[in-house]
Amino acid sequence: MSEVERAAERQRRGPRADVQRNRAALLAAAQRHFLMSGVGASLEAIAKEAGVGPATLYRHFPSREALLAAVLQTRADELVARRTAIARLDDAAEALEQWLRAMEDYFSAFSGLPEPLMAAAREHRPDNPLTLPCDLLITATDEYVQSAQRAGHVRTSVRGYDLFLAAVSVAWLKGTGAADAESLDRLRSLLHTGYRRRTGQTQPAG
Amino acid sequence: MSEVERAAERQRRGPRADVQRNRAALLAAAQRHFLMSGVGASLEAIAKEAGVGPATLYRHFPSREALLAAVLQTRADELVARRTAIARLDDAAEALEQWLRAMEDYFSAFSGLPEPLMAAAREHRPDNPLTLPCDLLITATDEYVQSAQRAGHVRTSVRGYDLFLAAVSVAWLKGTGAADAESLDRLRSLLHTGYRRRTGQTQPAG
DNA sequence: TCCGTATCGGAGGCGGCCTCCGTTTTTGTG
DNA sequence: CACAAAAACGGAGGCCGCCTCCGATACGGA
Repeated sequence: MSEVERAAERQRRGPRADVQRNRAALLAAAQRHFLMSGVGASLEAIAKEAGVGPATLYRHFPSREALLAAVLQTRADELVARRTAIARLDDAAEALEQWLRAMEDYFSAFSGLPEPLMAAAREHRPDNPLTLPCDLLITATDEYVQSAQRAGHVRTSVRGYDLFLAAVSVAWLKGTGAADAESLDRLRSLLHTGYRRRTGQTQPAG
Repeated sequence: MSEVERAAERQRRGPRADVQRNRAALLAAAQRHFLMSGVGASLEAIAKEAGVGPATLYRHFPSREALLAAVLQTRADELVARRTAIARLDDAAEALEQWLRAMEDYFSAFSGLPEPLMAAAREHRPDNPLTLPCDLLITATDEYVQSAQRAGHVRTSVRGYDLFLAAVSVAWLKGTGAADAESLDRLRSLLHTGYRRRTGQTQPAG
């Protein structure tokens, strides 16, 4: 069998059986631990729960960010579902608002998630596995913002990146647990009032 | 010399000379390291730079939060100075705005500072040394908010705690380094527009 | 100068991160 | 089915930071 044929064979069959098993076990264990203890969960504990040694975890996921990105990938389906629901909306302002909430929920998946996300957004280096999902979200936000701006619902000074940052910040705040649901709602309302383009009429004061 | 007299003597002279020396050295080293590496700086490195053993650091400051609170205490003077400057202002809205900026700068003193602050605000237990400064800031914010509300400049649905949380969030965002100065300004502007009570006239759109 | 006492600081246990390298599992072949 | 090459595994171990004993030390009063 030639080199080429062997490569094709491997592609068809996929990775070795134990590799698939271990990867799945690691992802499941990681999700559980991230949910329980936040993104700072002990990697050794995750490996132990998955029934593998530490080295196997690091071979599959060279860094905490890589593992985090892989776990988040499994959660992206939910975000896609919400995007299709949003796509059915007529109102661009409503679409933007729902998208911001969807992102906020996504960022709140695990406590402490905003930190590594912002690190990825700052470094902006492709070797950080979180950079790609981060960029996708920023781009999507910008599209919603521009669409709402064309419809005259959002002030033109606002950038998509600004609202992305705002959503991450609110998610961070939620993750700290120091804000009750009402405070969070008021904060979102503050932001909403801020980015919305003002219409002529006066809203009820207070 | 009686027990009582000896106690009075100690109060007059203050703590032992080495205690004072070590405490000062620890605070100086801690400030340097917190500035360089954020609030997660290695406590052992701080102790080493201060020329003391780890045990001495822990005797003086039983927890990272205690050390942090002590270092912040030395920074509180700056905040007090800004409060007196603010007190000279006539406009309650301007006073609130400047106060929010003063808090944001205070929270930005060290990278990662918002985290333990919010932990203190959440737990709200007096054994956390950060609870007291946190509560003072919240109370002060509420006073500024109520004053601005009485003057009709701020929506009555807004709580001081909400704006405290907003200031911490912006400081957190600044600390991540993912937001440039312009984005931060736009975000502050969003929040400002949000909490400000609307007047009748329409502002320039965009 | 000496003593009692408060304070000091190094040694060491623990847990998490990460890597080397001998061992095992898988896969494809004869 | 047995075998061999290749791929993957996992435990041991080095490193570092956190935190705590406890013998050694420095301070302050007499």
